[in-house]
Amino acid sequence: MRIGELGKQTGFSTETIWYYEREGLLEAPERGENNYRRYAERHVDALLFIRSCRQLDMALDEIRTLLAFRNSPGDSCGTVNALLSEHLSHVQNRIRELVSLETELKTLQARCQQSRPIEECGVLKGLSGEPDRTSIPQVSSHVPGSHGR
Amino acid sequence: MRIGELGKQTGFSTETIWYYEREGLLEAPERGENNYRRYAERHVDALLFIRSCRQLDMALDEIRTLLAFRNSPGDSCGTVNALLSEHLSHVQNRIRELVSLETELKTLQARCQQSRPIEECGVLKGLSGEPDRTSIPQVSSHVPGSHGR
DNA sequence: GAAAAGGTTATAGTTGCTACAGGGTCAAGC
DNA sequence: GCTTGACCCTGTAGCAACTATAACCTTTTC
Repeated sequence: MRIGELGKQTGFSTETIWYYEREGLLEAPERGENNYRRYAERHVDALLFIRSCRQLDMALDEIRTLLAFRNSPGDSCGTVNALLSEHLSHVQNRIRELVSLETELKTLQARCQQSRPIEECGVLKGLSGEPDRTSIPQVSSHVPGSHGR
Repeated sequence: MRIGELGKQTGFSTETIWYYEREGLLEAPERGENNYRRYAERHVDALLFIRSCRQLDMALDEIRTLLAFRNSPGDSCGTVNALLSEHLSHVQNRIRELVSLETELKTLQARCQQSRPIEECGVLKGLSGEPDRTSIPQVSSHVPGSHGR
């Protein structure tokens, strides 16, 4: 099948499929005489696997590792489990951080009396470091913020 | 004061301060005759404000908006409050998504019996779409994943 | 006077794509 | 036969928020 069809079956755009091939996540398929890529069923399988992983928010690096394990039968699966555990703890850390942020934001919000002149805005004062503010947590280094996707 | 000292007082690297200046978040200071930047107290204030905002995980764009409000006295602060509310709901959405991910990951993990050959790994099977798997949630478009900072 | 510490600019890398530009191929309709 | 449109190809640039590097200049310290 051609790349458009593969995209339809797996829910990826053609651009993303090209990208995964460049990144070594998806095996490069053979080409027709027109230089078009011709994909087989194993490519569908691989992409569906990748999709499951991405939906679990795994990094492409982690997925690369898992794909390698999938292709090396005979190995034991302890490492797979370890990777999963580590990923889970990333997610749990990020949840803790965000919940803490949520509290901070609510506290800050409580300081704003709608429609006062800007000079008296409790929110801006809070952000400028004036009291009435408890400690602000450090956002840790591994897990990203609330924007960007 | 020079850039290194400003960095120490505010907790930013010199590179980040240069970056904020390029991005228009921090006013460009005057230069000494050696072309070194010379910062005043208002630069410290601005950076501490930015730091509070970043610790609350606000995007630079949001911070730019807040800085503009800070410099336009006379305005009312309803917009500031709206910005904060929207940011809070981003954070809350992301928390919901991550909690849902956490559940999925735990389910998947429960399928792995340590140290079986890779062919029988429940985790890899789960990711390949074999049953014993409940629906996987779509990670929404606004809030980033568990990696990257 | 030499070395270390700090400053300057410009540019490239990070992640996971997305969006071009500028071309080639193919099937259908006139 | 010719055009239109859908699809494919490669290569490159952009996003966010930095971080890192190169290559050079100034200041401080020994």
